Amino acid sequence: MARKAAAPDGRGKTADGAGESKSARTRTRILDSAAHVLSIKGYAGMRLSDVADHAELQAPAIYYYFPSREDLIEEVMWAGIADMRDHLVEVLGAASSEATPMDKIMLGVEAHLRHELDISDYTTASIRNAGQLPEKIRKRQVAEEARYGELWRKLFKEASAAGEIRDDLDLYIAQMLVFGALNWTAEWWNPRRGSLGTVVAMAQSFVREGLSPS
Amino acid sequence: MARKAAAPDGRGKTADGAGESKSARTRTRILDSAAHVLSIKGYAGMRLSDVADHAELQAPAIYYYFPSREDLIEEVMWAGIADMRDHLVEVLGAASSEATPMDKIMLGVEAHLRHELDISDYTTASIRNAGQLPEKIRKRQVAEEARYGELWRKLFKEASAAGEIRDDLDLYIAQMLVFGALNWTAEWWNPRRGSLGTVVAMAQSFVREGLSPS
DNA sequence: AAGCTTTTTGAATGTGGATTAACGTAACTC
DNA sequence: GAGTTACGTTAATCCACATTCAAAAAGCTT
Repeated sequence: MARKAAAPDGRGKTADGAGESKSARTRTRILDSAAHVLSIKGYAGMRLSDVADHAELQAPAIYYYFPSREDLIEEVMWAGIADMRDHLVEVLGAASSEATPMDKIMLGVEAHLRHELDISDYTTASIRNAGQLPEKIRKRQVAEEARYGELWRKLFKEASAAGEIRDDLDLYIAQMLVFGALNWTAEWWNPRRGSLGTVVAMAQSFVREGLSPS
Repeated sequence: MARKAAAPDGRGKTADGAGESKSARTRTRILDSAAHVLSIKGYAGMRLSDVADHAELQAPAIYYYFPSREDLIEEVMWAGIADMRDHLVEVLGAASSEATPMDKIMLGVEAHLRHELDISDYTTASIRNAGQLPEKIRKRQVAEEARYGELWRKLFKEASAAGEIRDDLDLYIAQMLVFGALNWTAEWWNPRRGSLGTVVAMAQSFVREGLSPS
């Protein structure tokens, strides 16, 4: 639910020797709360008072850490995808050197799903609100999305070159269809109705082979 | 972009002999506009004034046709899926009697995509806002979604029984993954960057066979 | 064209919610 | 422990809407 490291930003001068300055922790708490509310209520529906409640402080206190509601939202949306990308990079970096491109895509599917469903409200917020942001906020979001997409595009290209993706598929469209299948899980998956592992396995299988028996 | 027939409702007493009473047409215009704005701005972001602008009238006029903003939204959200379902029923009804269950699923994929991308802002509105509705509105929406899902579940069951879907796939999860791939297209597809026909073909191919060459 | 109903409007009304201002209190420094 | 800075709080302020109201237009009907 929470991010790992918050951007130091500039607040909280106190050079924290050990863990995290209290200030930084509060900032993170606000960010986490915003992500949570955003993922449920959507961009326009997010009330600063909801965020404040969830973060256990008063709404005006938010202004001590963020210049405006928009800035807060922008950071959430941006962090959502950035974290996702970091996660994927990490997973791919740890992959065995004998992994084929398709193996890597499967790892990507797992990384994407686990991050989306297990780790982060941020990602859910990013995904759900992708469509309805005002221009200003959208920009950075789009840029970050592009970086993430780029990573995948590379995976797809390699897989295609290795003959592990059918030639008749348009790579861009195929990639977007995969993203759709993955992103949509946030809308229907319920931890109580089935394990995350199962969903991951099914998604991998589906992405690779579709519905038909080979 | 527009629906075919508006619910007669009660307004517009004039027993229209020929086409459509003017009243009914205005009502539809408002509904269409609401769907449009809703699909872009989201539930909480939809301003009655935006709807009014788009429908070329003043905001208060909306109240002549709908008791409240919420009622208007509810009707849009409901109609989105209902129309989709009607469309699918129609397509399946017209299918050749020798169509296998998998053929029918392919028809469903096409129907879903064409309706979503070509015909209706309603569907986009329903899809995009599915997650962020308040309880009241949600209910009817969920019910309608269930009816639509039911139709698909039947298709999947038949296909599975006919051995056209791999046994190792959980049917519910598989269905949701397919929905995801299809629903998400509204987020990325751009008519100017590729034909609808191509997307349909790719989606069918992907759903059936996944990425891997058989 | 007077008298009815349907439709639309422009000017209130009222409220929710972001943002700001002014004021504490804790915490750290010397 | 006086002074300074960091962090929050409560009480305004201010504006953007949804909704209501009273009255004007448009349309019919005879």
